[in-house]
Amino acid sequence: MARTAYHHGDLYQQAHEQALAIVREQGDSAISLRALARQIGVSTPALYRHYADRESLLAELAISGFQTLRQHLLAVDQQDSRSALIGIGLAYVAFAREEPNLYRLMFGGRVLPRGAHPRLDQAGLAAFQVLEDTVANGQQRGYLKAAPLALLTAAAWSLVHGLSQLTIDGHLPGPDTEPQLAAGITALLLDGSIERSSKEPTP
Amino acid sequence: MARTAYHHGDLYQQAHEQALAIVREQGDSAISLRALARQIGVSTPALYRHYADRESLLAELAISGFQTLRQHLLAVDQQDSRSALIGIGLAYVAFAREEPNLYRLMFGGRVLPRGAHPRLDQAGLAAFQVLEDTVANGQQRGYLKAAPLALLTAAAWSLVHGLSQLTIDGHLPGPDTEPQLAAGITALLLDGSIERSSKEPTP
DNA sequence: TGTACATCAGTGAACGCGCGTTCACTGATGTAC
DNA sequence: TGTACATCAGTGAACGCGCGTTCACTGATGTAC
Repeated sequence: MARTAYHHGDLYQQAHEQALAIVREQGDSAISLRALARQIGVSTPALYRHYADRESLLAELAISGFQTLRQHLLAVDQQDSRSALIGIGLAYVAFAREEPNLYRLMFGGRVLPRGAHPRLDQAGLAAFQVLEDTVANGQQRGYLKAAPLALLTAAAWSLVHGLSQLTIDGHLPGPDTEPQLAAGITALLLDGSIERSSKEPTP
Repeated sequence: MARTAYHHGDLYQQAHEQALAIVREQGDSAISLRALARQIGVSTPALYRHYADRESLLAELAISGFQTLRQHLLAVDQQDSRSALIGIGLAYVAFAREEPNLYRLMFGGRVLPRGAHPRLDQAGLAAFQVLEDTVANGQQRGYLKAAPLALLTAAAWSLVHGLSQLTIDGHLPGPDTEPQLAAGITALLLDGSIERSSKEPTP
């Protein structure tokens, strides 16, 4: 409405939001600065006032994605170690299912390589940190094994990340069985997969 | 040498190999039919004699990737359940590390969506089948828990897939600690992560 | 063995497209005196 | 309060690019009689 051609002062925000919407719906490869500017109703070069280039824009989207993910993970109740760990797993996978295209951008690897965007790396670490803290907590309380923290954390992260990827790429059963699956799998990592009921395994 | 302009009969193979080399070095987004044809020394439309379109070419590459992965998994010694499972995990992650770009193409999700290329889906399933068989084996021998096969398999697959992704995207420590990491993580899934201090906890 | 003919695997040219980015610029805003 | 001026955030035009795909075609090969 009150949008003046010049200095509407909101272009950064607006570009961010529009771009996010496009990524959500069509994935990061659908982002084009020209189309984006067209959609907003501004000339293409105007975007360069706010973003160094296309990749920087994508990096910003990924950053906000990591921030959201982090918030979701922080919201998990930490009272009980076991349910905290399972809760983290569920929250993580739920995020991926809600935002598959954003998730792919965040962890795509090719599009936004590590090291190119320091703030992005940092945002990723901050989200990861929540998981690591939860694991460390579980160790301190004596719930988790005294294995190296890095090992336990890597295991937990690999599990939820792999499950997320497989889920959003449709490699796993139906979306219906999903929630139980995530909980069941996380529980497996905690309890182990081998039969420990008897002394000697049945042949 | 003996390559005649017309009917050199090898164009399918040659295109496949060249394209594979490009994907290996620069990732799937670097594949362009024009550039590919130029590199081979043939006109672009000639490629359309052998591949319906760009995506079909990529699908073929992914298919051969899955076949290779399957071979690697089949090569794992199945004598002992525990070491078979750990071996599968190691082989899987090793493949991803050797062929990061091909791996990304195979599991990218966006580029080659499930359902679009039946032979690709089939090749993926065939590779997955080896993992599932190994798990089923472990259950039959009484080594693994009697949990639903789908659950155990999904857990194992998620773990190795996640670890692979995180590794090739540089989210995990150094590449040096890698092999032990994969073995350690797989072992965690088998043995569990919680402290079973019931009798004698080791601090 | 020779020849007519169908088929196959290439070719060159063109269609139509959109892209990222840079340039020299202009209109709007904020600030110091 | 009014004005000169610096700064900021836009603009239009252009550079230079490569792409996927289709078309009507031609040269090479294989096959039946």
